[in-house]
Amino acid sequence: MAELSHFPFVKVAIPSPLRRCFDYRWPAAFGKPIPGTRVQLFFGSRRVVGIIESVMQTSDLPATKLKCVERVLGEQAVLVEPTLSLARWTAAYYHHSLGEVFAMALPLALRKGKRAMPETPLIYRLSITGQILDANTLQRAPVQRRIVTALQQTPFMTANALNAELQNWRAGMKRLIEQSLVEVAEQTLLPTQPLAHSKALQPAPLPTTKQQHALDEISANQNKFGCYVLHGVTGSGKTEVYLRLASEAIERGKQVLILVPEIALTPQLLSRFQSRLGNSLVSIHSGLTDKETHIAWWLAKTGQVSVILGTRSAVFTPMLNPGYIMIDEEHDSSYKQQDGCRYHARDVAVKRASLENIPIVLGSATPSLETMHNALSGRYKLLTLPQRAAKSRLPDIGLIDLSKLKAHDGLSQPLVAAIGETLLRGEQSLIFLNRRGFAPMVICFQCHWRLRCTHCDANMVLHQDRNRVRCHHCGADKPKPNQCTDCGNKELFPAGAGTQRVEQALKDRFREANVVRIDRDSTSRKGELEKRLAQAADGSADILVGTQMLSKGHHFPNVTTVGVVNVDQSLFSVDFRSAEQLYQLVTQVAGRAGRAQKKGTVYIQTAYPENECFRLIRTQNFDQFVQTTLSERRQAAYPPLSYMVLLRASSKDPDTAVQFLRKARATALNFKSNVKITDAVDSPLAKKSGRYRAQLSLISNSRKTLHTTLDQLIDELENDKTSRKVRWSVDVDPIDFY
DNA sequence: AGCACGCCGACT
DNA sequence: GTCGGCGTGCTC
Repeated sequence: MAELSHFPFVKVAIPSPLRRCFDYRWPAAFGKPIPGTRVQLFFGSRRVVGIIESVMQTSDLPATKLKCVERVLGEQAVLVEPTLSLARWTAAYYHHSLGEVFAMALPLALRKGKRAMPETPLIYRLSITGQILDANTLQRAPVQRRIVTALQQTPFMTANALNAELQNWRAGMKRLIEQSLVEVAEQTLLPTQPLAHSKALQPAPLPTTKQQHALDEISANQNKFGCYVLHGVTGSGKTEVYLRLASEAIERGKQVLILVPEIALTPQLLSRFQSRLGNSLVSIHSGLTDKETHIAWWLAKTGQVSVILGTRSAVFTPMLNPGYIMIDEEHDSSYKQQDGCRYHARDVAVKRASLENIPIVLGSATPSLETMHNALSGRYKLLTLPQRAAKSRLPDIGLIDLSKLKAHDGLSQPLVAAIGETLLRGEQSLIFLNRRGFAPMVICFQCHWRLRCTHCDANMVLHQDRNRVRCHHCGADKPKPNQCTDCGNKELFPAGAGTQRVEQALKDRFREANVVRIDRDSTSRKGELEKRLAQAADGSADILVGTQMLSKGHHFPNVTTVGVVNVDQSLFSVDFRSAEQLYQLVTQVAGRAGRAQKKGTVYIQTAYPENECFRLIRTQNFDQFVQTTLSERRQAAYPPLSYMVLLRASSKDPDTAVQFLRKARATALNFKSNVKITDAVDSPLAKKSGRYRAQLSLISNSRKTLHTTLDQLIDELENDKTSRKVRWSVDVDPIDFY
């Protein structure tokens, strides 16, 4: 039997939302097909790059119906185990198209068919003979002399660099190359610097006993899968554990993948890791150019770089010699992708660690209840770091009762007084409120009409500085109207307070103080965030006002007073996780205060001070919070004590989406599986960007049952004719209900 | 999702 | 008479 006829067919994953692969004929002349290899082929009328998923002896379709693979791209598979299996698992678990997940795991350049090794500019450098050459001997060849002189100053130069210094250098360069005085090479992709040879490495501080215990526990199990929850408040030294684990792995010739929340991957973080771990480090995030992503991917895949520091999408970056995976702030919601394949990078990372057979560390001051549940049930190993120094104590958390006291411009009198006292002590205050703009509503004095967005079920937010109103959901933006559209009254007043209003009020109240606002609006200009954070850190900012951006990661040692201004809507949210999120938020914000020798105070303004939620927050007893909340979740059969999938749909007209989901529900109920399916209802923010949104959830005690039911349901929905008029998506383990 | 094919309105 | 609107069917 002829060897070559052994693989006549391949299943190909196509970059399309279709949740299935397509069979193609495999020309015998192409040799043996390998899964994970890119192929060029015609799909319908267009030419696409697909990935071989599997190899088959037969196809369910008649061979005459099958097209041929046109071309194989590259000799080697670009997706290799275990990343290949990881992508397959991700597509199956999140019920997403395999082709799109494969695409997610590859740099754009590769999806477009470029070769796997990134092209880098050629460099020119002096050869051994060139290095000992006396430039004066080239007296009669001035161009060559200038080239040699330039190269004696810089070890190597690209064509671009030479262009900047010299004109018409190419002919002279050609002569030098012919004489073997200069050699041409492809640029080393990165100035890789092995740890031992790095000069400017910061000395590591001595680990505490608890840190050492965590390190010992993990590194003793370095060659097998294990999930370690590193629980420690801000300042307990989680980063030190990551750094030590990383350098231990590097010394063994291994690579580490460290994921951080989107907002935390700053140049400062990068240089902190570099100064301890050396330059053999790449960062991978959405801000990179396609080319930079490609280079970073290649360096990681070929083992040329030791540390991969990245955000969500970096979880798929292949490693030649994986040592550890670490997820910082594992509870952070930016790990969950909110469009396309709605994967959770933490969960994908845990799966990856098991496929790679290496340890994974999940670090947080407030681990998610999912993670705590796994830790308490023994699936994960819990490692707790206590507060580092006895001097820096947990801040006091007090409530300001807004049902008794009025707030002006978002601030109550006791909070203003506390800020004033803090100023007198020469210390900093931080006011946190999760609402940008000046005022969230513009209201007519006479008829109580309020300015609404025409595309969304939302009020327009006043941005006083530009005298415009904006919708924070769809981005609509227009000048502030000067009269009411309903009754024509000219008295429109801004109601409620956003960061800009609080900033303004504080500036008016404390004229001598430097008030610095940190939110998306004030930091959108390049360098502005860094500038403002620097003012916060060096103490030149007296009062900081800001959103989420302020709550994460940054160190403000002189902050002793923190105000949390606007939390009441999360007490009555439809989202069953809102109490958990509030707990996490207050703990994060409290972590900003009283870091050094000074004890801090956190004030929470609320009209509902008796709410049970605050009792747990004020004691800052995380274990108790977890116990209480888990038992609530158990009673309500909510995650993590059940498994949930959200089915979303949207349409241009108000009814189609919800009708589509009602039909989906009826279909799924027919399966008679043991899955609870809620009614299809309008989403909390039903109209957004001109589309009407609806959702329903499927809940089960058995993950397997849930996924089987979902597979069947998706099958039906894909063949549904009405699905053309709706956009629908599946969200496995949803964390966002809006 | 793309992209073709197909059948009905207002324009060079 | 055609350019183009988006309904619907398919993609190995």
